Amino acid sequence: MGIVKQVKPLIVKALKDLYGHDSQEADLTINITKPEFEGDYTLVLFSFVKVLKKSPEQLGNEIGEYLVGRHGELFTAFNVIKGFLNLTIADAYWKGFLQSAFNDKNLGHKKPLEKTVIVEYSSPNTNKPLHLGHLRNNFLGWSVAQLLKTSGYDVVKTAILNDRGIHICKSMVAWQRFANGATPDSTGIKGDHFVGDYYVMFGTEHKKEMEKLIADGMSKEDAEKNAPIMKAAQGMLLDWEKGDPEVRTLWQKMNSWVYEGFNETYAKIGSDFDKNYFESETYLLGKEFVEEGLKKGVFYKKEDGSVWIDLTAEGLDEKLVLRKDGTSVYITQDLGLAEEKFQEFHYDQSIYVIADEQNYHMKVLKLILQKLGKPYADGIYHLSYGLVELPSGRMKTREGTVVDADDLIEELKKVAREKTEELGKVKDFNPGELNELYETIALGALKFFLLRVDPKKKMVFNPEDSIDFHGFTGPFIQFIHARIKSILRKESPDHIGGKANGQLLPKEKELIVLLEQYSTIIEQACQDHNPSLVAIYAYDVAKTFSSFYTDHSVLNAESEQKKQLRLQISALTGNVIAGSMSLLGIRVPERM
RNA sequence: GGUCCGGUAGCUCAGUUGAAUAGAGCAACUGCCUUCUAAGCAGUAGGUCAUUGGUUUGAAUCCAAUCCGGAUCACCA
Repeated sequence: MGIVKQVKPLIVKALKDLYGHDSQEADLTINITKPEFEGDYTLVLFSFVKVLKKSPEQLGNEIGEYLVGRHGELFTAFNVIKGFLNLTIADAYWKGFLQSAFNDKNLGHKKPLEKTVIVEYSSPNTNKPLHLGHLRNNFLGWSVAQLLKTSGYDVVKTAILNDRGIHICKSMVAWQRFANGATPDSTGIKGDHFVGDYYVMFGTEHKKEMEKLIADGMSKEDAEKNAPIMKAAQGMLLDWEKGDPEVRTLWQKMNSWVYEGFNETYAKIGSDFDKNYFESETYLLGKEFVEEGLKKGVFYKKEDGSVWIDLTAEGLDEKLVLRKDGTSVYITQDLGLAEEKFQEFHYDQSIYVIADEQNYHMKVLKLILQKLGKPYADGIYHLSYGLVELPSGRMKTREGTVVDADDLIEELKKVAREKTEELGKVKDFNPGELNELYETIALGALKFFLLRVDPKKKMVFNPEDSIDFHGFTGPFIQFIHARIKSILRKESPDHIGGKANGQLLPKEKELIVLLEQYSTIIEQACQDHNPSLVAIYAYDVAKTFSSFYTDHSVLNAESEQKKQLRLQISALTGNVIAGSMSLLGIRVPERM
């Protein structure tokens, strides 16, 4: 339990004992004490001034006296400045924490809660390779799942593969026309890129045909629909829906190429799923909801046969749930999939990692399920994240500004290699070890870059900044980890753990205070579904250690006791960094 | 037009359940490698927290209005 959580009830009791005042822990504002003042944690007094009719100085002094007097083992000193009561926590507490934590392999992990959470993420279309936007989605989903697991939830990671529809038909038509039977094997092109190339070819050809039609006097809109290649794609979609064997075979073949490519990329970035759903298998789901909704009077039918829900009372619009031809729309499928997932996993919470473009859609989904009285409706949570933009604005397929995931990772690996060779610190590594290191650094840089920003906010990806390995980056944190390991390697493990007496120096204490917050940070990040809190924290820890160990030698400490203390601090820092980074899906090297 | 989200240093971002003099990194400038790895450390400089008004002992944070940017409101997914 964090120190702040221990302190709060004591202050609540102090207010009761001293003034007969009833308060809640939530009423207390306790912050870390600013470095320019003496103390570790600070109670803000202003809110009690009016109720208790005392000056802040008087309040601070009385509460401070009470705490130091009654709980001297925890509080050793206090001071009051303006409306702030600065409390000094006993060195014994910090050292006790250090002693119990530095070798704890389970630090930050919680006991099982016996609650199931589904995290759906990634969810790509199967007509082109993964890009930078997918990476943010994947890293976020994976990390949130990891945070939930650590916090004691049973987590099921799922993806929905959008494997049917006009987009894949476009790639298929283009392949028929232009490929001459070429395959990923025959060309040596990775499967998802291979299929994506035909998607691009479709676009190029489509544009050509449109221009011709427009030159012949057709309007742009009509030309778009009437271009022969577009008609072919639409025809193919109909054939697919009819189950035409030839189309289905081609469809299966091209999708299998894509999956092969995806799997390679997923393996590289460490994304994994417990269960894949395929849109081709779920797109007909949800129709029973239409009947149910009509019966319950939640939906209504228009004279043309289409079915709607009126959400105007909720400040939204009227929303179609079934077309007049009886086919279902996107939202209908999602209703069905939510039900399907519930039947299979009986989840307490179902998290959807989807970009904020779909805020409205997700709001509607949850609302409809609530109106239908589904028991799992309240557990639906949209983890909405902002798009990744380039300095020039949004990535656009048509303008060729999409940053490809595989290319980006390769580029980062190259930079990692160049930088590593330049520094020449791991000349004794064999080629396999080197490759692993480059991958660790490259992915560390990329994941950290994408996860350090609050998911809700859209972010800008500047290729030059993002390739930086200095400062607030993954590689910096990895470097500090390697440094710590290097120090610890020079001392045999059973020589760490001796008594660490003596007064804590400011930088020693600063680090321990920070390390002590680890569990609290994880809790917060899990609750907020926000890995950036962990990323910022990991950096803070690394930076603080960096400053600490340049000032104070660990192995050549002033005394054996100091050496023990610092070895323990180093071990704990290493564990906390490794633990934090693993929550982000980032590996940390022993050397770099 | 309705709804929602955002605007903090030149750039990228923290800080937004109200609290002390608004913080990092990058870029710029100064120092520091014979001592645990310089992917580092220490420091300098850089701010009308979009604007205006309000609430409050106290506002980047809450409220209102305005300006700017984005998303969304399809018988698309």
